[in-house]
Formats: sequence, structure tokens, C-alpha cells
Amino acid sequence: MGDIADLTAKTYEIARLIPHGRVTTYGHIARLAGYPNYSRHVGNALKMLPPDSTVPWQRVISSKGIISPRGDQGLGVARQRDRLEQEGVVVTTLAGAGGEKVDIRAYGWFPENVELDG
DNA sequence: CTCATGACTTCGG
DNA sequence: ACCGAAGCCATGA
Repeated sequence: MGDIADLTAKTYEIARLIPHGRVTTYGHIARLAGYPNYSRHVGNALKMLPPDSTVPWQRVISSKGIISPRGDQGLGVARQRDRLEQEGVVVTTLAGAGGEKVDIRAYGWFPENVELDG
């Protein structure tokens, strides 16, 4: 523990706990994993997953409630939006470059703590 | 060592 | 509510 590999493993473990049709944030996963201030690395861990991974990476969004842009012409964002809508999450396109937004008050999942492993 | 970069977050204006 | 700046930390050039 105490390294990025550990944070990566916990990120996947926690992501699997997010209920179907709900979402949480990079920062919250970082805190639950015991690595506050490592939200960017949570995003990095999800980035490494293959597109067809069983880890529900689509349920992780930014604290602003939008699907984080990827510098890939919006392809990743589109895939994430599709996967979310597929499980009943309403995603709205904000005006201009506002991004794809999820109502975090309606779909947010923010437990104080979680049981890892076990 | 310094700089830039990122699926980030928070704070001010 | 919308931005931009600042804070954040590993990684690679």
C-alpha cells in the first residue's frame, strides 16, 4: 500500500461498489481509498481500463457533475454518456462547451466509507 | 532539476 | 452560475 498501484487497485474495487444507475466523483473515490488529493490519479487509473472492462468506469464523473473531457474529440465522453443512459441515468448537454451533465443530487452516491476486500 | 501535462478540486471574483 | 487561478501529485521530456 501507499503507492499508485494500491490506489489503482482500490479505485477499481470501489468503482465496482457504485450502484447501477448511480454516480460518484474521482475525489470521493480517492478519499474512500485513503488517498485524499489523488483525484487526478483515480482518473488516470480509469483511463488505463480497456473499453470493454467490467469495471463500471462510466459511473465516475467530476465534482462539477459533468463527464470529464478527454482530449480525444469527445469520443470517450460519448461512450460514457451512452453507457450511463443505458442504465437509466439522465445526461443533459449544457449550452456551448458546458459539457455533458449529470444531476449529482439525483444520482450521486457518496458513502462515508466502504468495506474493501473482505 | 525545471517544465509541462492530466478522465481533478477548491476558492475567488 | 460561470471562469480563471491556484493547489494538487505522479510522470515523462
